[in-house]
Order: sequence, then structure tokens, then C-alpha cells
Amino acid sequence: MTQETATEDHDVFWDTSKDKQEKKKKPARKSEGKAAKEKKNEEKSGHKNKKEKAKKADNEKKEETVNKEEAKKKKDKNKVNGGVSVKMEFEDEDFASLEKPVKKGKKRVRMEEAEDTVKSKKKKIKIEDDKEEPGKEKRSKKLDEKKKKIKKEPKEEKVDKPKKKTKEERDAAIALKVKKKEEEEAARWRWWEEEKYEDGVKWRFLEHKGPVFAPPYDPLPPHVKFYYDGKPFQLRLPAEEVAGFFAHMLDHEYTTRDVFRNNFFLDWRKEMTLEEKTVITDLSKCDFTEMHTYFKAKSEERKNRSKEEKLKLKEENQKIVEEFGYCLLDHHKEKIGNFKIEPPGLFRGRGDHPKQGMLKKRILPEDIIINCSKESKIPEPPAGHKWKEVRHDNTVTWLASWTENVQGLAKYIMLNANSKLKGEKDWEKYEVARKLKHHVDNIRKTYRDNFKSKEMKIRQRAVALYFIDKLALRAGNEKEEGETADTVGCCSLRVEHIKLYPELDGENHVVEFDFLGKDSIRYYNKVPVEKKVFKNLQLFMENKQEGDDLFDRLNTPMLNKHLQSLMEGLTAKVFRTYNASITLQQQLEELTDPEATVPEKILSYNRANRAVAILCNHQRAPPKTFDQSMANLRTKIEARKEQMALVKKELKEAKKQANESDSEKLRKLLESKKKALQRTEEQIMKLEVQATDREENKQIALSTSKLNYLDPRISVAWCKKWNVSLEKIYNKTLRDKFAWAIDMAESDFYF
DNA sequence: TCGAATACTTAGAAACCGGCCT
DNA sequence: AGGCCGGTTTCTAAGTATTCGA
Repeated sequence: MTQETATEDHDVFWDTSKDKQEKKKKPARKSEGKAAKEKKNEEKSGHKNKKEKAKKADNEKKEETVNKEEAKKKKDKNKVNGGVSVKMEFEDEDFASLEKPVKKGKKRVRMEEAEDTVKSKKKKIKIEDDKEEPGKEKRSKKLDEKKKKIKKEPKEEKVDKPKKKTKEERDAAIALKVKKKEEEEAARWRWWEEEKYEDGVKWRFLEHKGPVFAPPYDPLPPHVKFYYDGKPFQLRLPAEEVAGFFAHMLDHEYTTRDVFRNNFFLDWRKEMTLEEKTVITDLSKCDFTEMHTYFKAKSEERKNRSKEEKLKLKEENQKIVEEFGYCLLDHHKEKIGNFKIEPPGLFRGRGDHPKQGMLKKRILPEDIIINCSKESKIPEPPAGHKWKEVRHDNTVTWLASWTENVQGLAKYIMLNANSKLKGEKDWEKYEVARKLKHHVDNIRKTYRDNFKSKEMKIRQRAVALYFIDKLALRAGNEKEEGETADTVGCCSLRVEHIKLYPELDGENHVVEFDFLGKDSIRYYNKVPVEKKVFKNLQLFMENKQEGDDLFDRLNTPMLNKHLQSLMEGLTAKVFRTYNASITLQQQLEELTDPEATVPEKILSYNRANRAVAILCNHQRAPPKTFDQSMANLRTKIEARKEQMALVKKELKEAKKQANESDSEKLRKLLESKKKALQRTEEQIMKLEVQATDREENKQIALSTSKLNYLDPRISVAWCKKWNVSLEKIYNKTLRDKFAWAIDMAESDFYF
């Protein structure tokens, strides 16, 4: 099968536990494999529906142009590299001609202009192929299908978990649900069936009400006091507010850290009056506990509000959401992702952040830039205020922006993930990743060749790319020292982040990675690498010491420029998307047992998802309640097992009786016992599967990859193929975000 | 010709909420 | 009826990639 060809290739490249000799042989077979793959794909399109076929044809057309471009590029490249490669043959091991290590930022290597950088955004990959079709009938037919589906689903649910309500109630609830779903579906903007805008234009009409500001400071009641050096001390409002931010966090580990405390204290003092400043000179003499207790009591109070109060509050909230939570974009109402301005507080940088604890100031309308259509109703600033600026830039997607004071970075108000603007981009992202599939063999060959380049920067680039591809490392942009936590990605790796073992645990050429990546999440991995990679790493580390860059002649713009020349639209992060999605597809194929029950299939899905999460190093802190909840589950299973034993006994008894005398009643009893046994067995199985799943998931976060890396069409197709309802895999948010994929992917979708 | 600025995606933690159990 | 638990949603920090402008 087509799939196998592809996944096999991938598997060998990936599975680091396998013998490397096998891997080395691989490239020779690759082009062959690819040709076969493509042919199979063609055959496959034979039994696709019209829409698909049209798409396919179009794709091929595009593929052709791309290939032409590729060919041209390759030719040009050969002009440059060709000479080098001849030289390379006898200079391969001649490291003497390679440049000496450089310190990045001081002696930056001049960026080599790519020969034929394919630019001009206008050429950017057009992704929709079927949208130009008129296909109005088709559309309405689709809608009908949708409706049918919608009507069916809740019934299934009913069977799944019967509720303890009266029949009428249940029916009413279901009817309501169906209605709501239908309405939602009818209101959905099926933008993926429309033509794309000219390049750079993000919208033609945009109207919104502006952001919602944080509520004003609510002062402490007089009886709640702050103490300095054991004595009550009355703070003025500005200092009191900031003290409150700290008091709120008192039982958080942050407040025990020196950096956090120092930064807080420094910024707090800036809010103090001269008198306050004179008295309050030592944070350790500050006692916030009374404030802390008060805040806690207040939040408790909030939780214990009466039903009516809660309802009222909810309604009020709803009103705000209704008014400010949506915008009008090209005739469609779209949900805004973050319409509330971030309230003031203490900066909670992740990891060892040098600025943690600093004061995040309150944002005022005077800080806000509004972006909307000229001809739209311009949002009104709150009474007595004005906006910093109102602009009308339809080449960007944000509705409002401001500059945050801690790091001086821009913040934006943008649309929700289910919006056209986000969805289209997401779709495009997966299309680029799918395109990489057709180029990846070539690219891998190229970087392998480059392992022996006589130019240091090309070798470094090749090895970095190898890591990005094989290990799904992030690109690793440069960051300003001292401004953020010390974290790295591929290009910013330093010599102390890797260790080289010519031999380790029976494997040759092992590299041990140990560094903090995004969000200061530790990446730790021991990987056997190709010999050439190993030798190069040794070379890169020569004459360097801790703190020096491993790839001293490489940075992300250089890497991306190179990638751009290999494939239009290709950047370092595409490899993560590509490898994540292709891994999911391959794992699903491997792990799904057609005979398995639905819960077992879901476990397989989660395992496939998990493989991706591990690849991408998506971790989470084990939930605080993990051990407890695990124990609870075990108890539940035990209880069920006991129940099963009981039912078994009863069944035996019933059988015996039925054998002795044959009556209608006894037969019925026997039947019901049999069913009961089956039910318990199923329940136990379900619970056990759940337990396994949870255990395996202790420190792994599946959500990030599901949300950002896995082409949703793979999951949708899998559900269709195996008759698993999509709700079991995707929650409401995900289904909303991926509406485009749910609509277009059939069970034969192939990434 | 860089470093800075800009715009957007990706990330884990925390808050929230609703269903279930006692 | 209330509290607990787990999934969902919200929040905002931290990345990537590209463009801008001194």
C-alpha cells in the first residue's frame, strides 16, 4: 500500500533504536520508493469523488511548476556547489581549510545571498484547489448531509450513557441540542469554499467595539492591614494595589525566589510615596498575610454565591461577551480570541527569568492602538479617555495592540482559532508540511552531502538541519542575553548542551542532549547519530569552551534562507509539523487493530498521539491529584471485578436452573444474566484501558500537538475509517477550530 | 547591514465549570 | 446539597519568521 511505502521510509529514518547500518543503505532506495509512491497516489485518485479529482489534477499542475522551479534551483546550485563537490572528494577530511570558530554577534558571518531566492509573496502557494468550482448544488447537498448527521449523533449518545432523567426531559434536551447545533452549523462561515484574497490582504471590512479593560482597583477595607516590622502600616492606594499582587501569590513558590522578590520590591517601591519609601526598606519585614487571608476569604465567598447571584453574574458576563467578544469581518460575525486587556499584576516569567516579579502595569486606552476599517463604526474609548491611535491596516489581522512594559513587547488582540483568518493560515501550514513530504528525501540527501562540505557554515547548517529533522528540535532564534530565561533551540545550542560518546550502551556515536528549551522545559535525549554527524560535532566543539555556540557560523535566518531555496515556503518549523503529522499517520496505521473495540481504538489513537508528543517533547507537570485519581480508578476496577464474580455466580446458578426445568421465565433470567455479565466485562475493559492511558500520560501533554501539529484531516479520516465518533477525539473547541478539516476530509485522506 | 520591531504561532499553568458521587 | 474530579477554557508567556529603519 501507498502508506506503507511512505511510513517505512520514515520509520527507518526515525527509529533510532534500529541498527544504523540499515539506515545508511536507505537513501539508495529512496528515490525509487518515491516514484512508486507517486504512482500509487495517482491510481488512488481514480476512485475519488469529483471534487477530490479536480483537486488532485490541480495539485499535479502545481506540483509540476514546483518541480520545474526545483529543477532550476538544483541546476543553479550545482553551478556553485558542483565545483566544491569535486574538491570535496579529496578535501573531505581536510579540516584545516575550515574557518576558526567565531563568536556570534561579534564577528558575524556574512549571509550568503541565495542564488535565486524565490520571493514575491504573490507566488505563495495557493492551497485551495476546489474553491474555484461553482458547485452550489454540491454545497447544499453537503449541508443536507450535515443535517442528517447532526440528527443522528445525539441518539448515539443516548445509547452510550443513558441519563437518569425522564424520557420527556431527555428528549427536550436532545431537541435543544440538535437545534443549537443546527443553528451553529447554519451560522458557520464556510470560508474554505470561497476564493482567497489577493496576497497580503487579510480583510476588506473590519468592525469591532474595542477591548475590555481590567476592572479598576478595588481598595482594601479598613480592617485589613498590611504590617511592616510588626506594626500596621497604612499604604496609599498605588502601593497598596501592588502589595496586593504579591499578597495574592503568597502561597506560590514564586514569592520565595530571590529574583522574584527583588524585582517585585524594586518595582513596588516605585509606586510608593516618599514616606512609604523611607519606612519600607526591607521586603522580609513586610507582612502580607492578613491581606492574603482576606483575598482567600473573598474568593471563597465568590465560590459560595447563591445560584441566583451566579446566574446573574453569568448573564452580565454574557452580555459583555456578546458586545465585545465578537467582531464583524467581511460580513461575518467572528469570535475574538482575547478581547480582555491583561490586568495589571506581577510578571510571571517561566523558568529562571531575570524579570520575574516585575510589575506589569495597568493598560489604559491611551496605550491602545485600534485597527479597523475606515468606513466602520470606530470603537468608542471608555468615557474620558482616548485611544493612542486608530489605524486602518488591512494587511494585519489584529484588532488592537499595545506595548507591554516589562519586556517592551507588543501584545495583540486577535481572532479566535475558529475564525477564517486563523483557520486559513492553519490549513496553509498543513499544506506546506504536506508539500515537504515530496521534497524531504531530496533535502535529506542534500544535507547528508553537506556533512562533507569544505565550508564550515554549510557543514554546521547540515548538522543543525539533521537535528531539526530527526529530533524535531525548534529552530533556536538568538535572544538577548539577560532579558529572558536562558533557553535554547537548535541553532542556539551551546557546547555544554551536548555530550559526545563514541560508544555508549552498546551503540556507536551517541550524542547526549541536555538543555532547556521553550518555556524552560528540559530536553534530555541520548541519540545515536551518523558517523559523519558525530565527527562534525567533534570538530565544531574543538577549541571551544562552555558558553560558546555549537553552531558558531549559523543562525536561523541563514538556515531559513537555505530552506527557502530548497522548497518554497519551507522554514525550520515546518519539519516539526511534517514529522509530527507523518508520525501520527504512521502510528495510527500501525497501532489500530480493525477488530478492536472502540475504547481500544481510542487508546491506540492516544498512543499514536503520545508518540508525537514525545517526539515534540511536550511535557506537563504531573497533575497534583495524579496518584490519588489513579488509586481511585484502581478501586473502581476492583469493585467491578467483584461485581463480575458475583454476576458469574448468578449466571451459573441460572444456567443450572434452566437445565433442570425449562420455563419462559428462567430463560429470560438466563438471558438477562448473560447480558449483565457482558456489560460488566465491557465496563472493566473500558476502565482498564482508561487506566493504562492515564498512566502512560502522566507527564505528557497531548493537547499541544493535537492543537498545533497534527493535521486534523488525519484524525478525521481515522474516525471515519474506523467508525469512531469524532467527539471521542476532539472536544468542542477542537471541532470548532478544525471545522474546515471535518468538512473536507474523507476516510481516504492521506497526509 | 545589522539589530530592533512586528506579527503571528506555540506553550504550559491556572482558573473554571459541570457532572458525578456521597 | 455539596464537594470533588477531570476535562475545558482562559490566560499570557515564549517561541518563530520576516520586515523595517537607523
